[in-house]
Amino acid sequence: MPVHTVKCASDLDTIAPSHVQRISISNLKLTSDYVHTSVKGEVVQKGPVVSCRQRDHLLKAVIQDKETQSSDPSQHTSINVIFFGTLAKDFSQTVSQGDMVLLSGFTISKSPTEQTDRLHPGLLEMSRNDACVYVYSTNVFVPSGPDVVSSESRYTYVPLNELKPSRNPVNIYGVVTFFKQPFPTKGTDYCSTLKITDQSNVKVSCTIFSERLEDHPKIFQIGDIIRLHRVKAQMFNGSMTLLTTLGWSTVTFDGKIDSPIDPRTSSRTFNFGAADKRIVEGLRQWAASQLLNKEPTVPLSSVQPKMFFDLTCQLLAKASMDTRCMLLKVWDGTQCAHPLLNVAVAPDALEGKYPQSTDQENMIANVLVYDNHVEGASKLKPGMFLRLYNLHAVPQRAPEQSADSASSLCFHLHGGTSYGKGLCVLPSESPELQPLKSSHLSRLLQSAVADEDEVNDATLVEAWYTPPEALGERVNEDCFTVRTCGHTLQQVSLAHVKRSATPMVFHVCAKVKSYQPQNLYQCLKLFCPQCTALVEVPNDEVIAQVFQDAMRCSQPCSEQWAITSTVDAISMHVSCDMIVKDTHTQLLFLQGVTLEEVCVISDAHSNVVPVRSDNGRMRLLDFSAPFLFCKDKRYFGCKRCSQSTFVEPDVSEVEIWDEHNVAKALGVQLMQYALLMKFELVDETGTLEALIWEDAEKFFHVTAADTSACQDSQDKVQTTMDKLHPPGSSMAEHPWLDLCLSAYTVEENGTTQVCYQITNTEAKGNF
DNA sequence: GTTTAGGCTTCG
Repeated sequence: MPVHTVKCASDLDTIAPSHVQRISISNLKLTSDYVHTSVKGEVVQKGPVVSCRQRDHLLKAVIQDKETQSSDPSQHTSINVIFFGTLAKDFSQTVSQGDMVLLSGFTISKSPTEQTDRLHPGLLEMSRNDACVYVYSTNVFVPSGPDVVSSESRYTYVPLNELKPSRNPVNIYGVVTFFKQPFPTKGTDYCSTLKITDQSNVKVSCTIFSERLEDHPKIFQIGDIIRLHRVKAQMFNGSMTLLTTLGWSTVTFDGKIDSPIDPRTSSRTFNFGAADKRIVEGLRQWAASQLLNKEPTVPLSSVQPKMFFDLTCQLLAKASMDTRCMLLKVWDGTQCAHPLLNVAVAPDALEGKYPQSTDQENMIANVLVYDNHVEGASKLKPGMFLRLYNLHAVPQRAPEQSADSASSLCFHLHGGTSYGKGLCVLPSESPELQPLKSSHLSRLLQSAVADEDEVNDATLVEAWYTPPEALGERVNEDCFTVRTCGHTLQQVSLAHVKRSATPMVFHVCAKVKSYQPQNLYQCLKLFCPQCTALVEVPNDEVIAQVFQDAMRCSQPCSEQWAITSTVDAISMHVSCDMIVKDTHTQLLFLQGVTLEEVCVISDAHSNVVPVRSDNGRMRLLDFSAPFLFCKDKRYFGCKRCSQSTFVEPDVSEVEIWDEHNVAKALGVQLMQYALLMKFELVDETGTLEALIWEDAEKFFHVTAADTSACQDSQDKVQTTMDKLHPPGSSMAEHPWLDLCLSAYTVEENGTTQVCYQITNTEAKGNF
């Protein structure tokens, strides 16, 4: 075997025979003879094995010396390598992109691609009999085909080379090599046409029909990864084709190796587990080695006359020219090297604004969108981020320009769908927009510094980062909640929320997967606004015991401020001052009562304060019991913040007694009732635990105090929860919720924790 | 009920 695997990275430094000398890639010279020489580097590109007439098989790779740091661009640390014959096949099977290799037994020749790839001027050829590869694999996972059957997944994925024409639906994964945006058919549906491939290198066409545009795969560029469930394979014109069947579904992913695995789908219920993650990672690695996803869009600065290209841009303004043509004014933050045509439109015909200053010269492209693309373009709103596929850069003159003047570039999106012509909206958090956003921002800042015209440019920067509300919103009539905040935020995924910094407010659309506490009475808490203590509401057993303990001392209490009357073992005290003001029936102090008795008495009286005797002096009960009973409500005092000794109640200036002035008169810190619940939220990108706390009353349309006593309020909370999380139902039946989510950090015991709270959100429904 | 499309520029 000419390819040897080593177990440890340092083995590469010692494994070669002692007569072999190592040289760094940058020191390789075209003129030298490297008989007993080795080079070490990381495999940064790996091509497929290809057949060629003269040499049987060959494989091209690029290795890079990452140990030699050099800021000198003339120091080439990456070099092309070609492996021949069985070495090519062995290398293909054993080595992955990212692995470290040590090569010996090579010859060097002039690289034919030096001008285009700017790599080392030399090319290493691994064809001699003594050619030898040592490899240390750095990959943590084993790249595998999509034929992964896992116990955690209900789905089996068929490699594309194993597809057989059949009526039975299959599931597949693939890398997109060609796609068209969905277009209307002569039938009832829209159609997406794509071509995909996988590690088997077989290319398969896919035809996707759906009358709902949002159900079509969200493919933005070649190299994206697609999963299809329940599609059937059939032969057409001698090639394998996949066709959607009843119950089909799709999920797509960005194909870049390091981008987050963020499933794109309109499906409300879909499976995505660790096995899927591995398949996507495997396909990303493989696609990178095949250079499948190296097809970036062209910035305005690189556009040449007459070329066809894809443009990633932001829509500034649009205008309808006629029924078959729409004008889009767009930019991408770069400046075109050629003059750009400005199509003049009456200001009132234009939707959206765009900067007119000379700073933006040749930064705003005019795109004429024709025929079948007008439908899609008419749904666009200024501020949206777009990708326009297969634009044609047409040199032309404005009507007022004379025939001998230089022509300007206008971009045409011609009618039809050939070559993938079309347009789509990119989500504003799309990783594909990052380079464009940063280039745009830096450009605007530069011009701001140069002209001191900051106001305008700052506004533009803000506009750039604030896409319109309409963008990417899930239109959902069935949503069970409504946001009441005034934020104009774009809806984001839970994965996006988890990736973002705090503090921050987000709008999300998610379902409740589970919630705590399951027993709703447990979500009622007591909260002290003074010391922020949060405690459980004591149960009746605990409270009854406090009353029992208080009755142990039956000695009557005598206080100068009170008049006492006693029936059996129960003493009733009222304030003398209140008798004078004739308000004494509003506040009774009861001694020697059980919990049951105080409940019966307080039913007929507004404020009843249970007291006990402590060697003839009146005392409040332990704060584990309510200090006040009022009709059906019970009020608690904070153990920490209330005065421990009982003083004469200050009854002056109170006409109508409620829990607040009773607490104040007694030196008690009133505890507030509060609702606290934890929702496990879920969307297509993952789960997130969020509290419902500060805005819980608003959310459930109840007051927490009512919930402590009133059955109607308790039922309201229960009914709401049963709608958000129908008992015994599948996730598919759980409603989507529009939520405003606050992310913040909490420091506890020296550790910082990120917390999420549902705020500014109300459950819908007729209460 | 299961059609439609089945890549392949370039009029404006």
